[in-house]
Parts: sequence; C-alpha cells; structure tokens
Amino acid sequence: MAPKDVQKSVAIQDRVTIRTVAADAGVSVAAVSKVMRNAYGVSDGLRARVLASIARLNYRPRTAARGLRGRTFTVGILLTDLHNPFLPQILDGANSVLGPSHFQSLMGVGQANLPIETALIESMIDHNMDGLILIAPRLSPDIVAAFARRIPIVLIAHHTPDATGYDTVNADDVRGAEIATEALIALGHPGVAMLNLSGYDDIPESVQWQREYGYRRAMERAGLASQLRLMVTPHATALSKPEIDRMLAASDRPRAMFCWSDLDALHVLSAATRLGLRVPQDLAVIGFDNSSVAGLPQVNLASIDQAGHTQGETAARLLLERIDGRSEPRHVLLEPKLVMRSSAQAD
Amino acid sequence: MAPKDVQKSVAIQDRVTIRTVAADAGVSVAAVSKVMRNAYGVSDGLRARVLASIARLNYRPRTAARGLRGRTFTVGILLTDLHNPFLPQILDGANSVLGPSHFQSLMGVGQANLPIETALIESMIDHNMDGLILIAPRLSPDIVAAFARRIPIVLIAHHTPDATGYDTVNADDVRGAEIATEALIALGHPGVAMLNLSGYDDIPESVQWQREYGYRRAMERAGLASQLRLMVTPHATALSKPEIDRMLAASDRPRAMFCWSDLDALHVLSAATRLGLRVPQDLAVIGFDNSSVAGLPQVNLASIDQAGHTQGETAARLLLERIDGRSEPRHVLLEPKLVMRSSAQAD
DNA sequence: AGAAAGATGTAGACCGTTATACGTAGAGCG
DNA sequence: CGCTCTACGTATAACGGTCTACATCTTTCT
Repeated sequence: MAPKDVQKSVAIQDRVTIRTVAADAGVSVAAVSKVMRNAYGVSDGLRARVLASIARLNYRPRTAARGLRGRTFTVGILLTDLHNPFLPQILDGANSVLGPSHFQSLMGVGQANLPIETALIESMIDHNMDGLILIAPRLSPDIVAAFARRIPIVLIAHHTPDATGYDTVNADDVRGAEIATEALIALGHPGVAMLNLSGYDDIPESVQWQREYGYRRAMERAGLASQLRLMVTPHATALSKPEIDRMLAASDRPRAMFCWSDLDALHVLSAATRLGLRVPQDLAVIGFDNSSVAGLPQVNLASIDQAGHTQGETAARLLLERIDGRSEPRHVLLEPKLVMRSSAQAD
Repeated sequence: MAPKDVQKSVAIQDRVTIRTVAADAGVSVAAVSKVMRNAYGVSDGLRARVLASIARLNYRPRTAARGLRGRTFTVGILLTDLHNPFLPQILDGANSVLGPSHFQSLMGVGQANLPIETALIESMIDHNMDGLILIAPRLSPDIVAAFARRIPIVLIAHHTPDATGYDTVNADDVRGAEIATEALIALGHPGVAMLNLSGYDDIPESVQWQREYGYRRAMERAGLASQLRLMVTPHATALSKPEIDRMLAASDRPRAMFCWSDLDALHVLSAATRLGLRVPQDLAVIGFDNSSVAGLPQVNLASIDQAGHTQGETAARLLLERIDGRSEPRHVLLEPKLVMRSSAQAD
C-alpha cells in the first residue's frame, strides 16, 4: 500500500503565490483572495490594482491548496472503458457545458474493474474534486449512494430512477431495444434473436438488463413470446468468437439479430461475412449506440442512436446544479431513435 | 476568468484525518505521517499500532493536502483527441506500469486546441501532479521546455531528439512511412500518393512531417522523385470529403495511397466503395496506427503498427525515473512494422 | 450632531498533510 | 561512571490558499 521511501524531488522554479501578489499590489492576502473569488467587499480601485498585479506576475491560484478549504473547480469523470466508441460523444457534450463554466474535467479509466473503479473514485475525492460524473460504472447502487454522501455525483448509463442521493442520465434503453426489435419484426423476421452482454452485473440497474427487457416486451407484444431467443457474450474485447460462428452456421440460425452494442454487432457482421451470409437478406442486424464505425460505408450498420452528446451535456448541467446546492434528485431519460442502414433494410 | 460568486457547498460527511488516526492510536500526528511515508525512525510496535488504527478507521491521506508539501502520487496524461483509435493502447501500456507503482493517472482532453491544452497542463501543475505524459501535443518545443522546468514531462508522438529538459517516446515515423511506401511500390504501383494531415503544425517535430519525409525518401530511393504526389486533408473529424471523391474520380487518380492515419484511410476506402473502385486492384491503401477498426473483416486495412502499448509503457517508466530524480534526457525510438491486409495485398 | 447602517479592508485561524528540528532513553565504550 | 551514538517520538513550522471576525471609514437618518 505505502510507496517506496520518498526522496527529494527535482528543484522546481519558485512559484508566485498569493503572498507575492499581495506584496506587489500593496494589499493584504485576504484582499487578493477576495478578488480571485469575486467575493463581497472589494472596491473597484482595489480590484483593479490586484488584477493588474495578477496579470503582471502571471499569477494562478494553486488548485490543490485552494481545495483544502474551498473549491477546486474541477470535476472528475470516470470512464469504464476507452474502447467504447460512444464515449467521445458524451465527453464532448460534458465539456461543452463545463468549459464555459470555468470548470475543468479530469478523467480516470476504471477498466471495467471494480477495485480500480473504487480506487479512482476515492482518489478523485482525495483530490478534492467538486463533483463526479460516473459513466456506466460497475458499482452497486448502495455503494454509489455512499459515495454520493461525500461528493455530488451524476450517473450516466445506470438506471436507478428512485435514487435520492444523486442524479442519473440515461437513454431509455427499454424503449430503444423495443424500437430495434419492432423494426426487425416488421422486416418479416419472426425469429428475432438478441445478443446481450453476459454478466456478473445482471441487475435491473444495468443497461443490458434494460435492453433485454425491451426486447422481451417487444416480442411479447407482437405475440412472439415463444420465439424468444437470447444469446450472451462476454465483453466485446474478447475477439475470437467461435460461438458466434457456430450459431450462425447452425441450421436453425437466427434471421435477424438485435445486438446490445455496435461493437458486438460488428463481430456478428464479420462472422456473417466469413460464412458467406448475405446481409440483410440472410441475416438482418441492428446494433446500439450509433457509433462512428456504424456509419462507415463498409460497415453500414443500422443502430439505435442514444444521443450521447445530449447525455453528456445534461449530466454536466445537473452536476453543476448539484455543486451549487441542489439536493433533490433528478433523473433524466432521453428518447432513443433508430438510424436505419443497409444491415437491416430490405431496399 | 473568475467564476461566479461562490456559495457554501452541500454539507459533506466528516472525514477521518491524520489527527483522528493519531488520537485513536495514541501517538503523535508526525508518527502517523512517518508510517504513511515509510520514513525512517519508526519502531515495529508503533508501526503496527498505527496501521491497525488506519485499517480500523479506513483512513486514506488526502492527496490535495499531501501535495501541498510532498507528492501526490498522481501523474497527468494529456490526450489530444479521444477519437484517435490508438490511444487506448498507449493508455493501457502506461497504466500497466503506473498501477503497480502506486501511482494514479488522471487524463485531460486537449481537443487539438492550443489554449485548451495549455490550460489543462497549467491545471495539472496546479493540482500538484508529480509528472506529465503529453500525447501528440500541439505545443511548440520551447513551450514544452518551459513547462518541463516546472514539472517532469515525457512526450509521446513529438520528435525532438535533441531536447534536454524532457524525454520523448516515438515510433520511428520516418521508417514507418518508408516501409509503407516501399510495400506499395513493390506492388507495382509507381504512382504512390500520400494523404497527409494539413496543418498549422507543419514542423519537423510533428508526426505528420516525419511521415511525409519517410514517404519522400522512399520515393526518391526508388528513383520516383518525379512521381511524388501529396494531398492534404484537415483533421479526420471533418467527415464530408468531396475532395477525396474528386481526387479518386479524376482520370489521373492515384493507384496506391499511403495515408498518414487509419481514420483517413477509412475515408479513402469509403470513397472508393462509393465510386465502385476495387480494392486493392484499382486502388491499394495502407494506413498508419493499426487501430482496431483496421482489423475488422469488413475493413481489412493494411496498416503500420507502431506498438502503442510499448510506447505507453516506456513513457510511464521514463516518467517515474524522472520523478525519482533523473535529469539526463532520454529519447526512445521504436521500430514500426507493416501489418499486411487485403487493402494492399495482390493475393 | 450623534447614532445607526453600510462599505471596504485586514488579521489570523484553519484546511490536512509533510518534514525539519529537537528531546529523550537506552546501548556501547573507555 | 560519564560520554557519545543511535533509535525512536514529538512538537511545530511550513505549504498556499479560504473565510470568519473584526476594525475602520463613509453615508444616511433622526
């Protein structure tokens, strides 16, 4: 746990501190602090003098020291996995709100690993960050709630509509799965199968549970309850997929598949190509995320768009509100929509 | 510049501090600190008592406070652009070294924007991070050097082999471009064109300059100096590419293209598909990065692999050395290699 | 004019660590 | 036995900010 014996670091250039500025401007340290914080009780003359000194000395307050008592104006963003191709949208969205508010964001990668995730959150708290955005964390709701008592938190891709200690932002995953399944049924394929993420976190809060539920509901509503067919796969990073090949080579192979993520849908398409199946005639496929690869002409994967940019924006906005003192929970659900492409289009 | 008037934040649960631990263990604050730092002058008995209290109270030192005097055991990683598909490899590599050393990493996204990049680096310094890894920053070498006087820095994808204030880790981009160009020439296409990133940072330090140089050198060595053909494109996020279409539709279109990045190569392949060109018979393409999309069966893009994982590992290792006091510069160049796929294979 | 209210600036405690300087006790030694 | 060494703990000054009291100086009101 404890690091190796610490030795003196390389000499670092002297920094200009709040005291340097105070001396330069001929005022008290407190006055400079007030100007920095836009606090009450500063005359125009004093402010001008201080600002001039700040500019002249190129002073910037040291976040770490500042956070010891006040705010750091930094929020932490926890990512599960960098390979996820719809992350950039979320982050762009979040930064588009954070930037103008003079908040910085620093990110950590949880690597889909619970201990690492926990350690990162602890670390972000220890860095005195003002709030946290967690994207699809593995954490259980009660652990999140415990953290939320220590720091404002907004969750993305984690369905807990009744949680009171924090906010959530989600695409309506049930509805998205429903739309996809209905579209495949409408194509004339009764035996629509679903490829889902297998997993240790097979709980209602998880995105994959919600999508599976939407699939089931659409099938039942169409009177196809008896045709339900679910397959699971470990996380998409596991590249070799003999099971997918086997499934598609079998005589009772599905004619249409709804995949819980674009990444997995890509593997299905690859397998189809390998086996000489025509898409969409022999096999129709719809994915989820509408990630950038899906739009490539070589791929042309129909997919459910879940408005990542908006999710990021919303999460950042909610977090700033919470940092500003709001304590009533807010849970936002965004409407997904199908982006049709040739992988599921009769045409 | 200054944020809105600050108001009191939500009440946060009392934290257990070093004082709480000291009281619980019945020792001085200094003793606890010594145990935490593995410092000299602690008896086994005292250490045991303190560790027991730490465990019982679940104490963790607060990084921000710690950094005020000592180290934070946190390094910052600056990314240019999350869309870049070979980032994950680098980060995995870096984290595989950082993790076991009890160092955390926090990342910031520079969005290929100089002011944002600078602000992030300042912010990381203000967070008292112990060192920085900058990946393909837009910063000019002298600005990097200035920052490096304040904090240990390792650069990835920025060629300054003579810099003395910091370390660099790079793939040999000249050699990589050369290999790709030679492979295309060997295919029997004399008129090999190159698609490069256009840009404001057209300087020898940049990756794109190095790759262009490699392309030129290979052409000249093959006695094809007169056949040089360079095209440039703004950053790949600009999705619509009428110029690429125009170029490929022209009668004097290139028969082989070396693209400075996989992302751009994908757009070239897309255009070829749109225009009904056969790959590789009518147009052979080689990209750079060997990113995960390149390997998809639908894509099958030949590409130069630049060992991202090793780059990340090496950078992290060098940074830790620098944090530990090394001051002589080190500049590592890794050998790239061609991964042949059907986009450039006669077959 | 005198008092109350408001505006502006300062002093200094405090945040949670690190690290230096120092005190004390026991061991080793001539 | 007195003296030096070493090992172990403690007290406390930083670190660079924030923020609560409070002091001082103007206005405004009666």
